[in-house]
Amino acid sequence: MSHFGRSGPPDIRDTYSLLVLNITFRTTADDLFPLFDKYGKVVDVFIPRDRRTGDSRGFAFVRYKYADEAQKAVEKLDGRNVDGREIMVQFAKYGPNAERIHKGRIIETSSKSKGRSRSRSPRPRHRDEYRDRDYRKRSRSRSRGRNDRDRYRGKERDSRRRSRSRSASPDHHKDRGRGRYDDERRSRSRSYGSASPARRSPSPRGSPSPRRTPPSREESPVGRKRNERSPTPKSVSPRGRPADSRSPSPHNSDADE
DNA sequence: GTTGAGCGTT
Repeated sequence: MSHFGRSGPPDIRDTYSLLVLNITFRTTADDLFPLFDKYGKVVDVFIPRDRRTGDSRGFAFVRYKYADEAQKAVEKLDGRNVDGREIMVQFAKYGPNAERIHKGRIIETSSKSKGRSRSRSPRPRHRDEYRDRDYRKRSRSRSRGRNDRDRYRGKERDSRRRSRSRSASPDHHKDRGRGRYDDERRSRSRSYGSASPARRSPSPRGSPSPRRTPPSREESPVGRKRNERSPTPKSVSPRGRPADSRSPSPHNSDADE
């Protein structure tokens, strides 16, 4: 995929990895290869892309055979306009296995010492723990949540879907053409559902009176909508068919809800 | 169709 060897990384024994940032989402490794190959021997070019959509994440990794060439490429290609975007070329800080990299070269730490007790994460990988402080950074970038967005979407969709399932007719609607995404979403929802059966009301120490709708704006519109659709079942009978024939039990509406 | 800080695959 996007690299020469179709089976993972070819050889990272003595290769120098360069991180190319700020590239366009349409730029592919094939486009960067000639550009970087001109300044040195490029061993492999890899562009991480989303496994679901398959779109580029906006950065690429270029592995050079020699450090001097890599350094030259960094100085030459750094700031170069590619596909209408100014790319940023710099030495990679971390390797695929979270190995430390010195000047782009991967230092095999796990080979010698398997123990990873040493802090090898100079940068917080999980923003959830740092969201209290990183929330400012998040504000300026909304595209950062490529993975968070999915989780958010799945959770919200899951909750909403379930909510509607109990309230109104969900599956009786029609297919919107979700396709396989629906399956994926459903699978994910199930997983979350298992871990958290029902986490709809996050009230750890709320009042004993479970007020589901503080703003009281949940069933109101629903009831009104239903009323609008059938304001007067008796009076409004398009087919001349009395409602009593169709709904022998007037209190059926309550039972439905 | 969108996006824009960052660190990677069999």
